[in-house]
Amino acid sequence: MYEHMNKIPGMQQDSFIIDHSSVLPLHYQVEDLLRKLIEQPEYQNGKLLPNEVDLAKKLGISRNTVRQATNKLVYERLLVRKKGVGTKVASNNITTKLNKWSSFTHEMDEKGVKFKNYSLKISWEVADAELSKVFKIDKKTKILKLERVRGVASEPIVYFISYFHPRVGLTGDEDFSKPLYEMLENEHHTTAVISREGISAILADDELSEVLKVAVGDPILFRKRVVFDPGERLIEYNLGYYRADRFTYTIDIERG
Amino acid sequence: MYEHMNKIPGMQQDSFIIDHSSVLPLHYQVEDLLRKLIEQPEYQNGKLLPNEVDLAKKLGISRNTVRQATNKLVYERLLVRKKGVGTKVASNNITTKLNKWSSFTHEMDEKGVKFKNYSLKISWEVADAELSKVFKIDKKTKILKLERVRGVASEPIVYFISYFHPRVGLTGDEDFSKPLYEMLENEHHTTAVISREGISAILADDELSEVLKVAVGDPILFRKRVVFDPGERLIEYNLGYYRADRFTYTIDIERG
DNA sequence: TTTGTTCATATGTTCATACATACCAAATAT
DNA sequence: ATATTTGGTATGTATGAACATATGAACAAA
Repeated sequence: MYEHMNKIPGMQQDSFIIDHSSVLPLHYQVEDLLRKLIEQPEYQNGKLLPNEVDLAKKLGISRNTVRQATNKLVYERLLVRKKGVGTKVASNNITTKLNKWSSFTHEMDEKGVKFKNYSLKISWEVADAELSKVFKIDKKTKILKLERVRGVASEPIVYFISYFHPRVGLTGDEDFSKPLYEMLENEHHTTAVISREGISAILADDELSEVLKVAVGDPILFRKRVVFDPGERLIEYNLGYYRADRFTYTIDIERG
Repeated sequence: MYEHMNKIPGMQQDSFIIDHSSVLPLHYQVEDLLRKLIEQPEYQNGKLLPNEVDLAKKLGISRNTVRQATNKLVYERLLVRKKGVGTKVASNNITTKLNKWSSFTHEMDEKGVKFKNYSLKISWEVADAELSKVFKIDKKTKILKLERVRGVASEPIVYFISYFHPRVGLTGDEDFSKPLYEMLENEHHTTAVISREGISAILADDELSEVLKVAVGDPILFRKRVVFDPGERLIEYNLGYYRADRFTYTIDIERG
């Protein structure tokens, strides 16, 4: 019998890709695979993904599992499905084009691209009223405080203050120049899952003007952030002061 | 044979709830039902939802369909699942408690709670370079411009400028004092789905200080927003100027 | 008292299957 | 030439069944 078996463009081998014996759920493996796949320029340019039935056959799994994976990406707005047509990468060119009005975006912040640490200070601070309330711990407890100034080559852009919950078990001797959340994941079994943020605008005071090299009274984007683990336990409390002339915060929101 | 058939607390009748003949997908009906169900104080207080198998049996549908519905709510962080235990309402108390550091939140903005319109101005503006680029239309095209000042009883808080894509078909005679997106939905078949935002901090200039009743040089939270329909077509281009002393922007973010 | 073990229960994953519905384009009728 | 029908293809919805795995509680052993 002649099986057609189209090659899926941009995909490595015929199979070997999905590991049925892995502990990782199949849908998760597919999701991963798709993420890599759709990075390819052809898909970025609007080419339809291989259809679900073919893909399932190709990977040796059921269509439901393929759907489970694509569903996630659709929910994340990475993919767009169209009934009777197919699935393709969402046109996110809008984002990049519209973001021209700012030179710095949230993504860069998250991935730490191009950013370097200007200064790093680690200290232990005794919890005051605010910290004890945020972390729900006694007022006298010592909390690890991490201060960072980060920016691009020529200038500082953001001033971070991080407080870490004692539960995480940081000693202060860790290498904080490495990506923070990776470090927490690998060395402290702490996974950062959600972060809740509040953003406001303030004016630079003496300290901020000194740290960020701006004039007193310059506008500063102020962000408070609380990071949780999957069990919704607080991991980190983070204050961020961004130079408003160099930084814009970009967000996608869904409307019910 | 004795069937146990537990009553599901807080639920109306035994059935009649799920309408198999409805055009609405079952999973959607279940989702709706769950949304209403978990509003009940008992579930808000941490009571476990009825388990999936029971619920499926109770509603006369398959477990998969129940899961499809709950999945959505889990993704929205309304529900938390725990293997071997059950599903319950996510403890969102964290949000509300932590938000005390600001008096105004994003939610209030979205729902328009307590806000009233101070002034309203409708005009037609000829697209300049920026607008023609954003809307991808000719430079000479006329675009409906809506200016609003909104706030609470005693003071203005935010100054909005909205531009609407000609495709939407607004005439300028609409009642813009009604909730905007409802109006678009009902009267212009235009559903607002996602909005992409950029947030920055600026200083109040003469115009803003006049409109928002603040001093020149006061910090202003500046937001650009583009609103799309489900087909990712641009509906609205919106500029928002928020008094930073009265407004904080609150966001939940997921970390991959 | 503490530490294993077992067991019931609930969610987590996956499959095979079926039918519904939207879209597009080619064939056909007007 | 221009509607209209129709078939092919794709996603959308829904079922039922099975097995995997995490949790917590009851129970038993150290």
